[in-house]
Amino acid sequence: MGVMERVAPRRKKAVALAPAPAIEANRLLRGDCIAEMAKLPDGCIDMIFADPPYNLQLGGDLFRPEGGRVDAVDNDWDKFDTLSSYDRFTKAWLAQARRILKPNGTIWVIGSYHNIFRVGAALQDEGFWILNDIIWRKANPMPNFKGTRFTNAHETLIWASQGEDAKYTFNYKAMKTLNDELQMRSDWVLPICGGQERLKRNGTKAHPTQKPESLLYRVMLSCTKPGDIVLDPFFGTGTTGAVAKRLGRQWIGIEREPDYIEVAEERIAEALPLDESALAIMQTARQQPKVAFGTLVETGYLQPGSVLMDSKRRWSATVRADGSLAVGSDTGSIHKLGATLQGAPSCNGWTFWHIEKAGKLHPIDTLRQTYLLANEP
Amino acid sequence: MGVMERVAPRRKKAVALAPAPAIEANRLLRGDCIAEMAKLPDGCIDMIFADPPYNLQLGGDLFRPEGGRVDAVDNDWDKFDTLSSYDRFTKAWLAQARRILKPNGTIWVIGSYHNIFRVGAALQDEGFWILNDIIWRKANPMPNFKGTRFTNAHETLIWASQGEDAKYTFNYKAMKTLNDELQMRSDWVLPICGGQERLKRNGTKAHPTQKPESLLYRVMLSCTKPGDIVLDPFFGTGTTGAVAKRLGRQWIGIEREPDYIEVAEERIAEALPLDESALAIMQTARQQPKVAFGTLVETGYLQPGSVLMDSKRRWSATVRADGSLAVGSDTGSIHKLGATLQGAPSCNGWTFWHIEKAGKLHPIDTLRQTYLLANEP
DNA sequence: ATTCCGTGTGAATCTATAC
DNA sequence: CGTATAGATTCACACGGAA
Repeated sequence: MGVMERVAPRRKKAVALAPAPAIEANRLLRGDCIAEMAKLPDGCIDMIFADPPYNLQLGGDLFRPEGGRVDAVDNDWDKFDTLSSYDRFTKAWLAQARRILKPNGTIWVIGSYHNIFRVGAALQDEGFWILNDIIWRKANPMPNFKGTRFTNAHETLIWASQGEDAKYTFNYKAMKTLNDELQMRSDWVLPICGGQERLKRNGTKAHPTQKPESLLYRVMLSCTKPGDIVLDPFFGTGTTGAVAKRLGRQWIGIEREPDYIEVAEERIAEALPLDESALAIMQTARQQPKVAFGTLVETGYLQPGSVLMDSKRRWSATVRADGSLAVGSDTGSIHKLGATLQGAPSCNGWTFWHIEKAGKLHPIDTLRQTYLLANEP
Repeated sequence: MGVMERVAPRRKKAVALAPAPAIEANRLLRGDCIAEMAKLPDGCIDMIFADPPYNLQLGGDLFRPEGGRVDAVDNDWDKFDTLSSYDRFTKAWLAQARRILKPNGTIWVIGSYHNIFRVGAALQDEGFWILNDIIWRKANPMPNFKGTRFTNAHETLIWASQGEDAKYTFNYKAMKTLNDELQMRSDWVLPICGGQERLKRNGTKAHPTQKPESLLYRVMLSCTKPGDIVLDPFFGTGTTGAVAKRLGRQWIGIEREPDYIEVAEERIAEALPLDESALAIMQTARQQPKVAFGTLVETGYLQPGSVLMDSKRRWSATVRADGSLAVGSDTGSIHKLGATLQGAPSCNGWTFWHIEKAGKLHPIDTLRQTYLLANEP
């Protein structure tokens, strides 16, 4: 359907970076989120986490099978006249968010089917570039008491950069480590916020939609660095601030309900930062000091003249003193030569080439790991 | 934020039903989906399943680490000039879909983050009432080869009625039975379409985005009755038709690509109404829940900074914020670090590492068991 | 017959840096 | 701006042939 002209493949462009203005962080701004964001300078925030009103449009009371009444969200701040008025509100706060976010910063927004499609479309309309949609699969959702629909067992988060060419932070290795050495997927199973973690005031929940700290923990660990400034324009009871403090990030919260503010300030004051050794995370390979193949030769982990082979022993290459390889008259880097021999456009030489030990072939990547363990802080 | 006037709780109104016009079903309409839908009378369809183009906006070629090229969707039918042109297309086919759908009929649309937010907003704008968003969690998604984002491991389906007061069909008990007597949730784990089920032409896949029959099976079983008419305006290779025939539903498909039409017609001709052996294939094995070590850290079952030891107290490791461990300058996952320290090729960190409680060492696997007991549905 | 291993592949917005 | 080069990167499952 709807055939259009072919779109030419896009190329990455570097984003020109002006120095980010210094702002005061680790504080709670009291007031309307749009007005308060408007007071902040351009490009001063590294990451925004936003949990806006969902515009739930619930009907009357809902009762459980055993008779209890469901304590639903019925706050004024979640009420909008029409879809259009919700859209105008969304567009207004997203425009401010985009302005104060650094060029290479990213934004997260969480929502449910009531609002997330409108938020996602608005993000794209504003020029944000969606990086992932993330499904928070609730381990323990509320059942559908009436048996009228599927149990609504998840919420959706959208993660977006300022544009297609932005150089956003993604702590790939940290996420992989967190997930037992498998790539972190777009679906996250986490329990809802309850028990000790759920904040109470006078015996009832302090906020109707408090998010679990585990969710913010994963979000923040994935796309920020220690010291980064995280802004939450719908601060509520301050989950974002508490996790930021714990993880050694700076935070700014915006909230206008005095009840929530009071709870948030107490909570963050009590939050304990992790110490440095606990905070250290697996650095991404890109941030790691790169180990050149030649370094392994220089430092004696591999002798010039050693013979490397691919896993099927189709090709044998000789290691030369400068860290290049030779196969017959072909020479080049471990990557380049592997690609050339296979006729492939690219090749990861670290896993392509092997060295023989006791009759068995081991990828040379294991040498690099050994080197890193011995030589990295 | 954005307080608006209170909205009065809405009450359910019965929808007045005119007799549905009789139409000819179990046939494939050749042509553009909007033009073909326009030829159908008002209110003649019980359920619509739509798998529209996703408007992927892919860049250049993508290569796998070992050198192979990813066979991506590059068909003309997925190309649109701008977001606006995609929106116009979406609005046009949704308007027709709404007209031909019975007042108590429902519509399903599937998509990814590239298009689903625009589709969802358009559905709401047209007056459809969203009943659920459903997450298809792929058991076996394609990895993110470059390590630049979270693995895109799901697609989203939206299920909607004609309006808030429509009396739609939901086979609650059938869904509960299908899910081992637990309410069916909004997240479905199903494998992608491959193996014998994946249709081929001349040795290559007949359609780049063939959906698994298990997905259509669950959709159709949940919200249609035997004999209902199901329409698929983006028929492709006819998964919807094949499953409808199997489940004793009537179907109408719209497709304009002759190659897809040919494959679909063959396939549906061969499809057999459901028998027990076919049912067995449809049943998806429930997956063993996996818990990553990092989840225990995120959820507070284990604090960053805690000390773990092997059973003989030869090594002590510190837990870090991302779920990795540190012993002196060595760091890694519970498995990797256990292996490195012992000089072994592999190690089960769950049984290797222990935590001390009241002077006694307990394997961290017991923490995992505790977590599972508390958080599994 | 059963297990093991190698290979292929799936709706994917998939690099960074120097010159 | 564009081009060239160095360097980094994958999970689950199906299938077929070998052991």
